[in-house]
Amino acid sequence: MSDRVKGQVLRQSTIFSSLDEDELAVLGGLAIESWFKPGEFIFWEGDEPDWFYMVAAGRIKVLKHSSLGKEFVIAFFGSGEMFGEVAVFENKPYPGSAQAVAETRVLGIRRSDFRSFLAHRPEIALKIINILSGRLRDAQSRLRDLAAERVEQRLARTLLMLYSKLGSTLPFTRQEIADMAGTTTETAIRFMSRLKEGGIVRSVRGKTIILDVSKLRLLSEGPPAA
Amino acid sequence: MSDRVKGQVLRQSTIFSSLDEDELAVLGGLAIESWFKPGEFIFWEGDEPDWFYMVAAGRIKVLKHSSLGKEFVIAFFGSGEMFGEVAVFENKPYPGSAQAVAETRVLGIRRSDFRSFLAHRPEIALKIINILSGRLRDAQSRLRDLAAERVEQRLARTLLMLYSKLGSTLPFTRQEIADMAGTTTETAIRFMSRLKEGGIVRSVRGKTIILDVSKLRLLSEGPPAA
DNA sequence: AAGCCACTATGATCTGGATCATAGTGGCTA
DNA sequence: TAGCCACTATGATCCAGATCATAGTGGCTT
Repeated sequence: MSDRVKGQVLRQSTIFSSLDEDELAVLGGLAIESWFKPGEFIFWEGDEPDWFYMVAAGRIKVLKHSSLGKEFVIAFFGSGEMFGEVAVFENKPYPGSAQAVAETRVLGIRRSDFRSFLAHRPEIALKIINILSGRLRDAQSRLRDLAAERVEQRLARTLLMLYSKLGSTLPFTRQEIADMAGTTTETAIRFMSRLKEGGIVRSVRGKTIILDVSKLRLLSEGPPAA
Repeated sequence: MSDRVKGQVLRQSTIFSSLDEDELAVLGGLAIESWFKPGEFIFWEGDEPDWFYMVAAGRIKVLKHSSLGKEFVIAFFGSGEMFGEVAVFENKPYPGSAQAVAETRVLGIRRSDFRSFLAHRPEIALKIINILSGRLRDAQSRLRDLAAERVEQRLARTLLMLYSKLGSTLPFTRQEIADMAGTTTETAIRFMSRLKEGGIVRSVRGKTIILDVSKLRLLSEGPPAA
């Protein structure tokens, strides 16, 4: 893959869309491409933060393990989204592991290269501040949800969040949805079954199609109109 | 309070420590000071993000309410720490409410002023990226904890986090600790009583003194060596 | 076309921690 | 100096959701 082509990939991201052709080519020149099969890890929690990553194609998840070994999914990222950035900016070990969930191509930029690139491109720094702010906002909402809302609402909100990001067809298994909502697979299945009965979603193996967003929104807000 | 004095206050913060006297005075000139008594709100969740804030003296907490009205504490902030920044950078309503927990003095800078100041001070932007990264990292750890660890460990970790930030004397009631750990006051009290029995903490009304950090660390990591 | 495995499904039981109740106590206000 | 209120304390009960168990099913591999 040429530097220019890598530049084009980078352009599709939120962060770098404002760069011109030449700058993109420079950045592309710093980027190294790699492929991962489903299940393979890009990095592990605790690794040294040598690389800043962006998904070029496919999908990855960032996860953390609990002391009992249970997996919790921080987030899924698709094309054009960066990950591993927290570690790079802080220069501390990655706080979570990144695992491909599909055939995935990622671009990696060395930490030092990326930081010096950033240093003389203030508008990129501002974009990054924006993205981090958004992620922090999300994380804080989820914190509140995990601490104070019941499973039903957490699941409903998880689906809504995915809906607003990906549209009505969600390529996730119940297990993955459960891991995002912080519950068990069984509970997620039971909940989804009820949604199906209520005509709120339709589903095929590994996929969920949202049919009625407004009903879902109701569920996410309060006790089910008891 | 003069602009220069306000500048001195700002200098004590992590973000602005690198600015020189004159720049600090400029920034000080943009800042407006206000006072809050314990319990008073600086802003409410949902308010327009007109101000960027920094604590000059005292302490505030940022909290969110659940759909049932329960309060969850996102974080406490003391002198030199910024808050409300997520809203300012994203230009979306504040995602949480900010409430003074002590007699508190804050400096506020108008959103537009702060953003234009930032635009031509890239090194400040990088500092902010650092702080946001740190907060995101914390939030993600807490997410994992809330989703997958039991209350005991969450409480132990909450105490450790406060310890690393504030030292061994923690000026919080059990209720406040419970709200941070995402549990109830009763559960926090029971847990703290056991810590007292074990000689791990000492406590007086509204305060907790940590005596044995390493035992606390053990508790935070696994089941209590059953 | 057999067999396997990941995914979906559903019932039965168990339990951590919330909830409810009641009370002691120290500091602050009137 | 009385009395109130926020905080600490502890016992009793309850329940949402985890855990355990068992099974059906569709797609992919060999």
